[in-house]
Amino acid sequence: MRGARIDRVTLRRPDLRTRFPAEFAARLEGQTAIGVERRAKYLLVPLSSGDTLIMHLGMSGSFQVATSSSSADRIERDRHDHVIFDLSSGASVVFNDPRRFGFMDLVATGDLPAHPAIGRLGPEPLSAAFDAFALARACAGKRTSLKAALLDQRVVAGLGNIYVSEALHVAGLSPQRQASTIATPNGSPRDAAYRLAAAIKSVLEYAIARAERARFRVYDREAARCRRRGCGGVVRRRTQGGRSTFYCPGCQR
DNA sequence: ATTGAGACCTGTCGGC
DNA sequence: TGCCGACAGGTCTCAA
Repeated sequence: MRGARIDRVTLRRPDLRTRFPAEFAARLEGQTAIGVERRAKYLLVPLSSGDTLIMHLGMSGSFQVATSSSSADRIERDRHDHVIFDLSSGASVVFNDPRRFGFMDLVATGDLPAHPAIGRLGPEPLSAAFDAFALARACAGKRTSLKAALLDQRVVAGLGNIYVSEALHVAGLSPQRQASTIATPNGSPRDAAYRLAAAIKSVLEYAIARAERARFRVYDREAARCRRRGCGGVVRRRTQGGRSTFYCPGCQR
């Protein structure tokens, strides 16, 4: 999409998780995509018009790029192909999302910081702004669990259910542990905060480096052997906040 | 203000 | 084979 003009936008239904904004297709058509960026789990496409297209994959969303320019109109459409962008390059970008938990929005680029979803996000986990100090400050005073705190996008932006479990395992911290215990009363980091911040970074870097499906340490490994050297524990699954958490009771405290 | 529960929607899988 | 409940990688809203 980067550098291409959006020639045509086809909406095959009126909504995803939310309705498309008014004049969505018309405001996109004729605009050039200046870039393709990411903030947390949101995809951002700044446009020549001064607007930014915001997209989220939800649970089941995906994009497919079709490059056959001649027969683009005759491509067989899956019933969950909801949005089609036809580009000046001849390519088509197709958004497919069976569960429709994804969404798209369009706002003036200058208004992004005020966007209800984007504006409240915490630091990017791989940025220098995210470290043990930032993590401890965000967790200080929190009565909730570490699992819930890490899923809170205001604490750190972009961790989901899988990598919260993975990071807590690397750090050797129990998902049920109270979030505030990684900080001192005045909000400075304890040892656990240093380990957890480092674990979050390393887990994400590893997952990105292995673009193919990562080999998880605990996620979806209930009843399997803990992969930590010398641990010998067994991975357990429990429900926290309606979501599955995987952890090793042997090495996570 | 924080926190936990429920809602949104469809598909897949295992058990009966 | 068919039916039913449980579960799935996210986020929002609501009530306590």
